[in-house]
Amino acid sequence: MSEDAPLRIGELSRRAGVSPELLRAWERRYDLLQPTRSPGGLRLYSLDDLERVRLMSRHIAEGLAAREAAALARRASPSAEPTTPPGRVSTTPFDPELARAELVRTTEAFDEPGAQAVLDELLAVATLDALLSQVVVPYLHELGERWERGELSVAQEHFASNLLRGRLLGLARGWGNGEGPRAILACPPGERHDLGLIVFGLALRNRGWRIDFLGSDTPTASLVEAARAIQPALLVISAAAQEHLAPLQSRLEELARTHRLAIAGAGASSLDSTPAGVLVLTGDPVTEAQRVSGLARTG
Amino acid sequence: MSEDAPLRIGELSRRAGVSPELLRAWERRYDLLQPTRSPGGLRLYSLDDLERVRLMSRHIAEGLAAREAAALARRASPSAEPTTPPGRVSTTPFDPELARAELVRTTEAFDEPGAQAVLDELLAVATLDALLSQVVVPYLHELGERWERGELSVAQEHFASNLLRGRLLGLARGWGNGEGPRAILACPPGERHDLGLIVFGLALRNRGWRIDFLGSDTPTASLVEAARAIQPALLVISAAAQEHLAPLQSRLEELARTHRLAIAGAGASSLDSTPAGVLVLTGDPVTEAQRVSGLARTG
DNA sequence: CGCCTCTTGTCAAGGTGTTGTACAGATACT
DNA sequence: AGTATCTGTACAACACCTTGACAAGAGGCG
Repeated sequence: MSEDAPLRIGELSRRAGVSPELLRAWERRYDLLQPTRSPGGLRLYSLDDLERVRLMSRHIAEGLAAREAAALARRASPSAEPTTPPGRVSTTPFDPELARAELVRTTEAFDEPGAQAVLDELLAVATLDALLSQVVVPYLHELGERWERGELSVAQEHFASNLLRGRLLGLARGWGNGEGPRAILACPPGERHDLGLIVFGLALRNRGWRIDFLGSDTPTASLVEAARAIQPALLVISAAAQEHLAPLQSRLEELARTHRLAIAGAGASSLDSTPAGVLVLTGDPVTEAQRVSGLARTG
Repeated sequence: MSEDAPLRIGELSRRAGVSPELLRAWERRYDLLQPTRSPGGLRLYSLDDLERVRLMSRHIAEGLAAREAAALARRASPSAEPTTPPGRVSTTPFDPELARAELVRTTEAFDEPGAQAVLDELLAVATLDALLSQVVVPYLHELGERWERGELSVAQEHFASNLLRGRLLGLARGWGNGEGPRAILACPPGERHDLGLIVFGLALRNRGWRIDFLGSDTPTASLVEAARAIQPALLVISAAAQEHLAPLQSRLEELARTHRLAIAGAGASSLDSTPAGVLVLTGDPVTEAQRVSGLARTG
């Protein structure tokens, strides 16, 4: 996932939410980026550069000073490190499978500090998309599988969910902010698995959207009301279990007449019939966020 | 494991709840910290330094003289610590009623950035205890009242809950860490109001406890299992509705024979009969955390 | 008790470091 | 032509630095 379409500074600025002046300042002061140049001298950025800028922004939002944030963000992508002292030890490479295994191990043992440490390290080193799609989503799958095989108690599942929910909602801070299209996210009545929906929200946020999160167990009437108040570009309803969505078919078709509507989650893919006019998101949250974002741009 | 994220003095101050002046004084007088310096001469602290400052604060809160506290804190490097902010960090006046009103206004309007900004300001100005007891708890009450009067839609309530839950769980990061007595926190089956329980957990954590949070809708069997695995000093079960607790009476009495057990929340205070040997926490979460913490110390 | 000293948290003044933003004049791209 | 971007410089707001001082409380001592 490296060089596809080189971005000029304006496009990078829009996608990352950082002004062009500031991007140049970060390059000059901290060597955060080393864009190639067009024949005429314009900066050309890669998608990796975009991720690095986002990582830097995140570190700043967490309270680090710009210089320190840049040092961390620079370290993240091994591709172009300006001054790499050869004897350095630290710099853990990003190993998603190891991270996931560590996460499973610590949460099973009710080891909150351990799990948080794993997440800390991941956040320092990985981009948000990578973290979500390569660690969090597989982790949730593994959790679900072990749960079905009876290898996990309710207590362990609760502990892990609450821990992860806390971290993800922490990353979600400010996701209602900005200028992009708005999306309302909710689970249908009775459905309480909202982690996948949060991941989807984060991925969508990362593509410039604004998120209004209603979360689990939202009555359809309330959803309609919120949609009227907010007038979102997209409504997403997510369910892990098919039986939470099935009773809503007619209401969903009705909703789809006035709003762009999507249903998501395992419950959406196992539905017998898809309500007319409703987008069905069956893939993993990050991929689907990518797709939805593209659709909205062209549509 | 020791993630290196160099903090400047302001950030260290915010995270530790100790003013920058005092941090410099402690360095000068007791050599508590030996921060590296940036090229420009700014102090750069590590996360270990943060732990050391917290440890020092804790020793002072326990009555030690600053010099003794420093000597102890200097010696110990790993583990440690609750957060006991001894003073304010800023000079902006703290107006809890205004803050609560702002919070109500912004969350009702689905204004996520606005609400987050209010919380940001509060966190910069108030101690955790003050924030919880003077803003969050009254806010939750107001939410409940408006809800009963039908002035709030489910969507608004969900939106507000999710936003607040995210922030509180963010503050909860690392609450399983350290050396203090452990408490398991859970809601009984069917009960999904966990915000009060999170507040209680934060207040207890602020008094040196370690928290294991299972959250809403936890089957009693799982609770028992977790209690066996963790061997906590206290088990807390919280419910907003009395009918979620009532069916458990006999199981609770049984649990109380092997563990110190407390029930909390509005549902606990409206129970017809209190199970034998069970502590009943009917006051606000912060006050009750104070009480429980004292009990455990003397008992 | 009054007086003194030590401790400890806080504050102020005057200077430096850091960082986001702005502008001007020139050049590149479409 | 018109927009986007380039380089270089400047600047204002804020965070931080050092030095020095001060006030409230604890405790010793005549």
